[in-house]
Amino acid sequence: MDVVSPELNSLLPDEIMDTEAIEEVPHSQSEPTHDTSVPMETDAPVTSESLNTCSNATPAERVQAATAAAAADSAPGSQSSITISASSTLFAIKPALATSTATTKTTDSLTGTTVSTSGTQKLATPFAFSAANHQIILNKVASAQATEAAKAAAAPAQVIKQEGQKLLVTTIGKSGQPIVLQLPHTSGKPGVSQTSGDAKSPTPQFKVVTIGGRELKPVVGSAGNQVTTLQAQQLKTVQIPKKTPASSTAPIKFIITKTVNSKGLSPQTSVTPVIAGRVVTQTSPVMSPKTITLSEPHNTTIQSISGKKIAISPLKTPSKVTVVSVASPPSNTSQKSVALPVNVALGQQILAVQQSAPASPVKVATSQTPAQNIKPVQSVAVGGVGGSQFKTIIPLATQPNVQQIQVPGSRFHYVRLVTATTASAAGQPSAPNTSSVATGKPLVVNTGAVRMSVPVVQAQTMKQVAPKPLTSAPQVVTTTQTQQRLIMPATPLPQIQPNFTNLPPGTVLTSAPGGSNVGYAVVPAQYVTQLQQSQFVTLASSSSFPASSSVQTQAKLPYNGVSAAETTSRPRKPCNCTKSQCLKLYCDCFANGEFCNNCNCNNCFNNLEHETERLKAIKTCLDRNPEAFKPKIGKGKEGESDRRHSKGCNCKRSGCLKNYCECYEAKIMCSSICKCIGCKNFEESPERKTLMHLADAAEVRVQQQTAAKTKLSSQISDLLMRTTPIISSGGGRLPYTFVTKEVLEATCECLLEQAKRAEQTRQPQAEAERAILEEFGHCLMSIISSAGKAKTDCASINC
DNA sequence: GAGTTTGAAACT
DNA sequence: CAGTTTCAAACTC
Repeated sequence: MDVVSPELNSLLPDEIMDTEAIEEVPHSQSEPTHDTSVPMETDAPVTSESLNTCSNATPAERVQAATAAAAADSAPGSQSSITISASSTLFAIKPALATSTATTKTTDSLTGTTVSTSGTQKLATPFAFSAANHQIILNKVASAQATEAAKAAAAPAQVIKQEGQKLLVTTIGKSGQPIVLQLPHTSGKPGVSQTSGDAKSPTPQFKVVTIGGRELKPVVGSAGNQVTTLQAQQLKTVQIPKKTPASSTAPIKFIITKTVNSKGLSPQTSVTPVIAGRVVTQTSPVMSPKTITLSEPHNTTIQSISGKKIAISPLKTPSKVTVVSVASPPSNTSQKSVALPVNVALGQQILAVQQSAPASPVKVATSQTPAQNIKPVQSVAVGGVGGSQFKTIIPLATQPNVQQIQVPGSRFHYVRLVTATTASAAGQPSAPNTSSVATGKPLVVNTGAVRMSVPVVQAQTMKQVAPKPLTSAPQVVTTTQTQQRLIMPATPLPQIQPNFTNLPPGTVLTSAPGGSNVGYAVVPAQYVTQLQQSQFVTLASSSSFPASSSVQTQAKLPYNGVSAAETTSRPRKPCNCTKSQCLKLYCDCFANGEFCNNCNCNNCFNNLEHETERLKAIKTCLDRNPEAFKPKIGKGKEGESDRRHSKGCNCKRSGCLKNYCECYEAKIMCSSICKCIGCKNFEESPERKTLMHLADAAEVRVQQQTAAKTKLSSQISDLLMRTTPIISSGGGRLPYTFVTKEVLEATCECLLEQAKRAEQTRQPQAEAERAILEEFGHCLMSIISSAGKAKTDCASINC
């Protein structure tokens, strides 16, 4: 799903990649039938991906998935053992030139690239790479012949030994360098770039390395000795176009090409294939669940809607994962690609990559076996670095009335609302919510939506994805076009033609009320979330959708018993702008590419009603600073902290130890690019340590207090629940109503009397306390006895 | 809650 | 690019 052009990809800070999910979706109006098939950029439902996938898979696949799940259960550790076997048709590699049609036939000799996860399994067979037939055979177990054939076809048989190997994935950058997926030997093979992460993590790791526009920077993936597949709760499809190794001396490589989208919003894309690439990096210094999702661009064909993303989540593994997805080289290159669907689950998450390169001369498209039946998968790239923020991820891939639009060259994703009549839920009975992201957090599956919470990197662009009602939900079936247009009161872009390449993060294009596909209103993705939430509420309540005014207020509406605020992924603070009209970067909402919502601002123009002004402001900001809407916290240089301020701070008086400092606020230390004076925000700073300790202690206290309050509240509520009705029901509980004021007073008097008595007799304090407690016990017994007697009497008279 | 401080953004 | 002003958040009382 996430697609970013390599150019843009190279410009974006790595941190951005961690949190953004961008999807490239054809914008062509000539494809109305694709409305339902265009996957949303949003995250897939959390429910284990394997479940969703298996629901549509053949029994054999189900069994396999179940087996894998069982294996995963047996090895719940963070060690990610990956076993690649070709015993099933789940992964089918097919010779290229295959279109994105899902009905691609799977060649027997090629099939079987199945990745199954098992914590205890090991690769039994080597990985075979055949350039001749464009096949990649991973650990062929069942079809040994295919492996042999592949070896025979490819002069130097690409055999990857499993144990102790690291999986490296390199990508093609602007320079056209190939993307290479390597499984180097532990000893290190030529061409394999080893990073510091290797030294830190002695165990073999899954790595994805970027080559090209950016410096080669391999990143450590899951810290498992073995590659495990299906270990997790998710299952995804990976389509990896294969390319012959650029160098014979190079180690075993997988060359991954990206899908070339021949259609796009901008005219130039129709001429020049859109090279979409995206880098998703994530570091997980803490043992928190993290998810990285990498989406791929997709064609306009049906197959393009299939899950095209990579979700890597080294849950609870102190590992570093970087997923790099790079566009395919220009069409004039002779690169051969192989589409390889691979289901890989790391930890509790699944890696799903689906790629295709139609423009490549020699291409192998992923064969979507009917049994596989991978449904559209939506992904959200999230990164987490100890952040406590959570993100609600709702699958929108099958959202019947929302299309995602990929604007070439833009790192933002857009959503085009389409009429529900063209894509009703009924028309997609088999459109499950395929999860692309797994999380250690429990899933909350409501009747109509799937929610998932994922820790997200702090201060990064976070996309808010509206909960997508399950297609099976009855209330979703009926959505009228009229409602849609009411939802989106945006006016067609007037004087300003939005620069799609410079829209703020999360900006979404929504269809104008004109009904046709002409004209879009630029709406933050979060706004779409609000809209969808509103829609959901409306549908659930079986009431007609309110007027456009609801757009501003519907976020407050609860649905499914959960307030919209709770469902909002990003706990953004409301702004208080008074003079900027929320159209300058002073405004955090505007700076984050979001509409003001529930803010305290005055004369706010950061809303749909002032879309024109907003666009002007966006353009102005971008003219001033093309990176104005990019996250400020990016990835540091090699060897430095993974996160650092892109510009550095300029603090003079705060010592960089107050939230005035953007570095400190982002919980990162100042770096060499900071121009601060008297900085105390560095590693060894005692002041910083003290503050951190205090902050930690305060946080613990807050958590404890919150827990205590929650417990108390729960107890009170439980007590209230046990009251009067119990009497009539003849339950075993005693009515608290017997603890009246008089009873309390009497009890207190008894206790006081006991205290006085102890004092008069000059008893030791301990003895006095004991006596008082005993008296209290007597009082309680009396109360209970009286209450029980009263209840019996009440029951006897049937009161 | 009002006033002050602070530093980024905006402006010159 | 540097200096100044504006602005809103952070902070203090």
